[in-house]
Amino acid sequence: MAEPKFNIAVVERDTGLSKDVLRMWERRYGFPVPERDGNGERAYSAEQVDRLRLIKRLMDQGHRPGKLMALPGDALADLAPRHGREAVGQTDAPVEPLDDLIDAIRRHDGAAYQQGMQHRLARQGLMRFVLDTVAPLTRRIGEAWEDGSLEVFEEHLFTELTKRLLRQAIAGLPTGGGPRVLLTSVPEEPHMLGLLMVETLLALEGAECVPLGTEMPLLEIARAAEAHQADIVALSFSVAFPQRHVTGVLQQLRQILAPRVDLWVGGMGVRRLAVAAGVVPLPTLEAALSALNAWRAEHP
Amino acid sequence: MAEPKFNIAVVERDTGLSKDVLRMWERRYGFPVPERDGNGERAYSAEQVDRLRLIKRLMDQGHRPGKLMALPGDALADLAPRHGREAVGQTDAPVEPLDDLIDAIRRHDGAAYQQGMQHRLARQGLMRFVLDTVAPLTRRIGEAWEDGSLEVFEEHLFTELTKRLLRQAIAGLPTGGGPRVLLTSVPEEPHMLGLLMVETLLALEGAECVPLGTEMPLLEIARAAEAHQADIVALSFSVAFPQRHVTGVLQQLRQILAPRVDLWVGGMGVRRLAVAAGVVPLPTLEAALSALNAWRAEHP
DNA sequence: GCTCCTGTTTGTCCTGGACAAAACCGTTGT
DNA sequence: ACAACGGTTTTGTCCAGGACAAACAGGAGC
Repeated sequence: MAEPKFNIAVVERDTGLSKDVLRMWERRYGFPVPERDGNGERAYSAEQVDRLRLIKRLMDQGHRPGKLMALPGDALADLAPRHGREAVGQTDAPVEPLDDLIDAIRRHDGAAYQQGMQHRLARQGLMRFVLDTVAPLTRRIGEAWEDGSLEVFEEHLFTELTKRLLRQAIAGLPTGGGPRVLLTSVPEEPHMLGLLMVETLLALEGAECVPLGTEMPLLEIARAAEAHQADIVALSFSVAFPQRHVTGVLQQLRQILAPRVDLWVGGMGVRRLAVAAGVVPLPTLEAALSALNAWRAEHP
Repeated sequence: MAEPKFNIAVVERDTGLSKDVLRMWERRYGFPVPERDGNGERAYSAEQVDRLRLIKRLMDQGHRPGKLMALPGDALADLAPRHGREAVGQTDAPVEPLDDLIDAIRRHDGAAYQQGMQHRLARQGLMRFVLDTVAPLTRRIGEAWEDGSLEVFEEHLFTELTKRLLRQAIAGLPTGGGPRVLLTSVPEEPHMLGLLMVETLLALEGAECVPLGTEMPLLEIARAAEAHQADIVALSFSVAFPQRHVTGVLQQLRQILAPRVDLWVGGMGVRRLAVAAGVVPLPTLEAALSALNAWRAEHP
């Protein structure tokens, strides 16, 4: 049986590398050079797709394609950074408090993960749970993802289960009267966890949150802010969002958004962002709480 | 101040029309013809983007681009189908049971919507709630979306709030031992509601559901099925998913998936699908329950 | 009515060229 | 030593125009 082949559109979807980039790499670096099907169209092998995904991951960590392509076959895997386990104890038991949760994910044991999280939530209370468990855990998962020690579907399972937990927690909160905050993300940014964490904190502090899900076209964000009479629009950018696009997107949104509406921007994707005019950066979750207090001080 | 302009990449993101299509339409039909910026690159106006979104919507309903482009400026809006309110009563009160919920969404009153849904859930029980409230409501929202009477952000709000409700309901269920079902969708298919409805029903019947979120690369779906020892992989395709791609995707997935794993496929996007070998179609939610029973009969 | 066939429509892929923005790097000045 | 600066290389994205297969529409024949 012939091996399965993937055409360029499928590879674009599965790797996140645009058709233009795939063709350009082939032209420039000589990789990947796919076979051609009967119509002369590119037909990538599963192996090539896997390698492209690895390259994409390394690039997201700052490596440059020109260097990566020059490397021989198996040298790539060694480039992944090594985060975890700085100090490995003498015991097999979890040395760090979050390890039990990560282990549950690695074992694909959703039930154990949920149970562990529920336990923590009950013990810590919602605010500390978000700040001390969900946020660091998300970071750890992100690191594991970066160094390739976590499969895509393991990360998906983590994300899905964690989203459920947070949404459930939010549902139990009373809806206050503070500023009305519209939470969403821009197209091409599907990550929801950061938004949910912020929403939890803001809702806990009595703000009125309007969750609009992810990937709202910019024009729609402006319309929604109008329709909901929002005081604040809060966006989240993950590390995966191409840095070079953030500024442009924000400028454009600021331009079409009513001036009276605050624009808050957080997430790992904007950590070291040159602050544009009229945009409030939220480098950490705590900053969101400060920003809320500041807003309230200015709007008595 | 100059009007905001959008480059071709932004338009692709916001409309879902590929760069190739945008350029081809310009070549063939003479619309849209954007201005050019200083570098000779296309710069679309907000007006053009809106019109493109309208055209995209009409095409998803079966209209053909050649015809649409030939129409003059404002004739397009009249093409939208008119679903709702076949028999308008003499009263202003909701004539159909679901109207109060839809009205709440239209008023952007999330709290009222959630309250109404909770009420129904309590009264109907989870299974009937899914079958008699969530499913028809989703359909009604879809129709409103098609005929353009619902804004994008209104649909997003509905989706987000409904997802929360269902996830909350699922969380309360005991996790049974029946077949292990892996629920997800393929890349380019971000819609989650259908999956959640199926998951609710299957979980109610005691199946062990593994929710992996949306947009899993095909190779990863196969890996996840392996790692989780899944008996069944269930996919969902919305109407928005291009029909002509469904068959190819399913063939490819079937090819890389272990033969012992069932492949179930549901959603509005596969309503009239020529059934491929080794793929179980689920044209309705009820069919999912039947399929579960059939599976159990075959695996004593 | 139905099926089969043919011409048209439509989306996607191809090549190869151009260029701007970002990243890098060596130099100079403090 | 280090910071600022300017030139060079790298990299992604855009463009034009050509080709073609798959989907569709519509008519001829049964």
